Amino acid sequence: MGLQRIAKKTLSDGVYEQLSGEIVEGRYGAGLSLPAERQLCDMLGVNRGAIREALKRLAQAGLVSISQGGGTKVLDFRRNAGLDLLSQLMFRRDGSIDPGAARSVMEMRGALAPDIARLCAKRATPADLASLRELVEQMDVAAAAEDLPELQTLSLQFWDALVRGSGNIAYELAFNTLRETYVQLRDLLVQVMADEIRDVASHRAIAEAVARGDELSAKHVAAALMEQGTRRVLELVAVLEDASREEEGASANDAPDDDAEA
Amino acid sequence: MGLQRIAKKTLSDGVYEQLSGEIVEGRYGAGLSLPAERQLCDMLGVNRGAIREALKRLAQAGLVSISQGGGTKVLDFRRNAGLDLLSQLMFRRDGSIDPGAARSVMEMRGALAPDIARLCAKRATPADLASLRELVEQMDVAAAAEDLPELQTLSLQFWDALVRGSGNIAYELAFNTLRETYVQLRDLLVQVMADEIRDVASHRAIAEAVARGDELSAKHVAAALMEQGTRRVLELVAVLEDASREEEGASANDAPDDDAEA
DNA sequence: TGAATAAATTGGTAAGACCAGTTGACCACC
DNA sequence: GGTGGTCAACTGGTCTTACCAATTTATTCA
Repeated sequence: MGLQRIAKKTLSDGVYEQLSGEIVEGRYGAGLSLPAERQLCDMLGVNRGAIREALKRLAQAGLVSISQGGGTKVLDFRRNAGLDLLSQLMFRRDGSIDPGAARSVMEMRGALAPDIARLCAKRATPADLASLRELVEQMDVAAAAEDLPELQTLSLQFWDALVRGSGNIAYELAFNTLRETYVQLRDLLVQVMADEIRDVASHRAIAEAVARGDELSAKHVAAALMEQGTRRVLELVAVLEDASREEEGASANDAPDDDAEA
Repeated sequence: MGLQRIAKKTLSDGVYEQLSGEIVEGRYGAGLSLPAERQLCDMLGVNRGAIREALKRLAQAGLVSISQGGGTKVLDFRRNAGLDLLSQLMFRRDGSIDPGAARSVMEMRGALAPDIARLCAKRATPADLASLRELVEQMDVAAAAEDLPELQTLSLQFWDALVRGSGNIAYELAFNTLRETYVQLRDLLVQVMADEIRDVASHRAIAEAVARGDELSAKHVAAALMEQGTRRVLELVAVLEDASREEEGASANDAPDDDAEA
C-alpha cells in the first residue's frame, strides 16, 4: 500500500480514547463515578484542560453524565450512546474485530439499503441519476480490468450517490457512520465482499430502476445485492465468534487480526 | 404537563449550541475557517477553555476539523456528521420543526422496525419475551382507560424491549438517537400517532410472533404497525411543508409552533 | 432523632504564559 | 523558472494558578 498519513493525536484525544475504552469494555460499570478531574490529572499526568475537553466529549457521546459538585457518573452506553459509538465498538483494544458489532452493521445496512434505493427512485434529481450512471460506467471499466479495490471505491460512491438522492437526512447521517466503520475494514472486506462489489449488473439495474422511478424494483434489487456481501460477512463473523469462544477457554491473549490476504 | 427539569447549561454548552446552529443553518459554509480561538473569546465574551471544550465537541460531531497552526475549518455536515446530529436538525432556531427531518425519522423507523422485530423473534431470550408480554398486559389496561400518554410510554418501552431483544448493537444505538428526537416531540405526537399506540392487538401479535420465533410474522406485523403512525405524521409534515413554503414568500418571522392540541 | 449548618469535595470559569505546527512572504541558489 | 531555505506572524496545544458555584458529607444543636 501507499504512504500513510501521519496521525498525531492531542492529549485530550488520548484521554478520551483511554476513558471511553475503559467504559465500553466495562471496567467502569454504569452508575459508578469517574475519578475527580484533578485526580485524573495526577493519574494521567496531563493538565486539567485536557481532562475537561475529553470529559465533555464523553458526555456528548452519551458515555458519562457530568454535574457540578456531584462528580462525573458513567452511563449505560447501550442505552444512552448514539450510533456514532459504533466505530469504537467495532474494534477491541487489541485491534481484533468484535463479531457482534460487525454482524450488527451488516444487518443494519441490509435493512436500510433497500429503502434508500426505493426513496432514491422516488426522489432522485436528473443530476443524481447522472452520477449513478457515470459510476456504473466506471465500474464496468474496473470490472473488465478486475480491479477489485477500484470496484470497492466505486461501489461505495454509488451508495453515496443513492443516499444523497434519497433525500433523507437521517439516512445520510447514518450512512456516514456506517461508511466510517466500513473504510476501517476496507482492505479486509475487499476480498470478502468481492461478489457484491463485482456485481455491476445489479448496480446498473438499481440505476435504471431509479431512472424509471420504479421504487419496488430498486428496492428489491438493492436487497438482493446486499444479500450477497452480507452472507459472506456473516460466514466470516461466525468463524470469528467460534474463534473468540475458544479463546475464552484458552490463553486469550494473542490478537487474531490480519485475515486480509485470502 | 408536570414540572419541567431546570436546564442549566454551562458556557461551553452555550458556545457549542451557537456555533453548531450557525453551521447547520449554513451561515458558516463548508470550507470556511472559523474565527481563531482567541478571537472567539473576545466575540463571545468567555475564556478560551470554554471555547476549546465547545470546539472539541464540534469536531467530534463532525461539524469542524481542527488542526494545529492551520485553524478550524467548517465541514459539510451532510457528509461528515453522524446520526446524533439528527436531534439538532429536527428543530430550527425559532423552535419550529423541520419537516424534512421529521419525515426522515419516520422513514427510518419504518425501515428499521420490521427488521428489529424480525431479529427479536430470532434471538429473544425468555426474559425478553416476559418483558414484552408484561408490557402488552399493561397496554391493555391503559387502553381500557383510554390513557393515551400512558399508552405512548408503554409503546415506547415495548420497542425498547424489542430492540434489546434483537441483539443488534447498531439498532440499539440508532434507536437511542431516534428515541431522543421522539421524546422531544412527545406531547405533539401523542395525538398524531394515537391510532398506532392504541393498537394493542398489533403489539400483542408481535410479542406472540416473537414467542413462536416467527420472524416473518413479526416483521410484517411491525411493518403494518409502523405504517399507521407514519401515514399520519407524513400528512402532518406535508401541511408543515406547505406552511413553510408560504412563509418564505411572506413575512417569515413568526414561529408556527404548538399544534399540540388537536 | 432530625433538621439546620459547616466543611470538604467536585465541577465551572478565568487569565496569562509558553510550546508547537502551519502558512505565506521573501530570498538565495541552481 | 523552479527549488529549497529562512523567517515572522498566526493558530491551535499545553500548562499553571486561582477563585467561583453546586453538591455531598460530616457536624452541630435543638
